[in-house]
Amino acid sequence: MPTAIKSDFEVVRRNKVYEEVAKQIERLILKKLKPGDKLPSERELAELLRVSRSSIRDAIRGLELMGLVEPRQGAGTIVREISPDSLVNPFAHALKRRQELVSELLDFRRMLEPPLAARAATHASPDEISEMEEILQRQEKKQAQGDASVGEDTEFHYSIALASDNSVVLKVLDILMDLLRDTRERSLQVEGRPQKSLAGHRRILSAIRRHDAEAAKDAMRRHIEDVEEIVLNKF
Amino acid sequence: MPTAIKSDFEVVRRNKVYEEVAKQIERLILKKLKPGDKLPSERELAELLRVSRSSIRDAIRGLELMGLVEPRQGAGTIVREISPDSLVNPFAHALKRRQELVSELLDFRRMLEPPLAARAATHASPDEISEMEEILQRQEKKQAQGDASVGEDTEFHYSIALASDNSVVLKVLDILMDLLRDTRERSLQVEGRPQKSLAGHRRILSAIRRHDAEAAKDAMRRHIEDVEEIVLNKF
DNA sequence: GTTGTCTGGTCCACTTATCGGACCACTTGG
DNA sequence: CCAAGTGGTCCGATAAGTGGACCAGACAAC
Repeated sequence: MPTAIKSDFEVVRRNKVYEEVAKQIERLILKKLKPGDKLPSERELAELLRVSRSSIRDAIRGLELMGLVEPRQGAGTIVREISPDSLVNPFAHALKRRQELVSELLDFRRMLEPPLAARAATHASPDEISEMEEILQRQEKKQAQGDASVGEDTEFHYSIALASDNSVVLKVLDILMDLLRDTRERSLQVEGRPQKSLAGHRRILSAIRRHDAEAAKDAMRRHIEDVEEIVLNKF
Repeated sequence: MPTAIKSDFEVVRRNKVYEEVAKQIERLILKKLKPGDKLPSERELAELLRVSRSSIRDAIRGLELMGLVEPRQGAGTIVREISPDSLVNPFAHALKRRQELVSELLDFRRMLEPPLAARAATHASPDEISEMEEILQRQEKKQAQGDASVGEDTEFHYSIALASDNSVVLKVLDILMDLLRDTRERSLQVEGRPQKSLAGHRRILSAIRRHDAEAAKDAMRRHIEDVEEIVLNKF
């Protein structure tokens, strides 16, 4: 008789292994690989993911059809330049959904990340702080060379989450990355004005290094507002 | 060469439909059903979840083995009293993990829910507010009768999340519920001193009704601290 | 060059989980 | 008592994944 939650059930769908594999490879590309890089070999992937090579191949075929990746017999499979097409193609209606999702994601980040930064300020170990420093320096160097690649922003925020020493937070972030992936939302992160973003990161890290929770929270809040402004102006 | 994130891959596992079904039924029991209630019939569940009856039966057999549910030929499947055993049995080492998870979950809630309450205060529609009021009154009534059942606390918090009008937040909460489910953490929510919990809810709702974001945030923060104290004392 | 060992490309027999349907045994309410 | 609805059981069909074999192209070491 109670009736607070909508339809109590979600339709159950069997997950296809090759879809799951595709997700993970895509995530790897987003996080670590540049266009031109080689993917691990199919046999290697099969072993890492504990899955048959056939499934790996199915997944790669999918990524190939999406234009993300190019298998070359004998040589390996390389990451392709992300063509503007691959972002525009998938139908206009996906675009609307994407816009909504992006704005909701930003809302969520605005809620979660400031307290998260505060916690990082009080909990981060010296090692974790140097890790952040390293990431930030790498970005700054790249940016100085005019080389603003994707996925770096994510890396910095992820390192803050790591310092929270809370597996629940990490789990949630992984889910969010999946959401991003699902809507082909690759460009959220850096594009726009990377220098502004980097300055924000720099302020956050500085507060964390001082173990100043309030300052970290504020810096993160302002940083997200900046990002928000940049991203939303793109629509 | 970048190396901020640990092992880049998770082992891919094919999800078994009956496991997924078991999750959903378990969640239904947690959210809506009391001991003694009848589950929907197997054929009905099969239709709702778009899954064959065999899968439903496999799932129910699992729940039966866990002592959660008791199928009676001809009559239906009823929800059993949750025996203390079913919480103690599953090995001691699970208990430690559980303790960690609970404390991490509370941390996470402390980060997310205050800003969430603030947002609810500014965004909630009259309908959503009356929904919260209704839930709260039902709980207060039950509590007056000394009938503190599980899953009510969740319901109130969920209604706040609904008012946020943000699908990302809902998605995240669903994940958290899955986490709870996975560690058999049923008792987190109400047990302890329900009256204190209810008073907290009352204060939160009142702030939301006044559209006072700051007050809502503060009330939620204090409420979670209270819950934290109660729960952690149980270990 | 030649060779050995990588790589991806292809095929196929085998296993497994799920489906979908049939039929039975039992309970319940009219 | 009986019709309708429930869980209990069984089984053939289907789809996905597995694991292995073999091929052809690439590429580095010799």
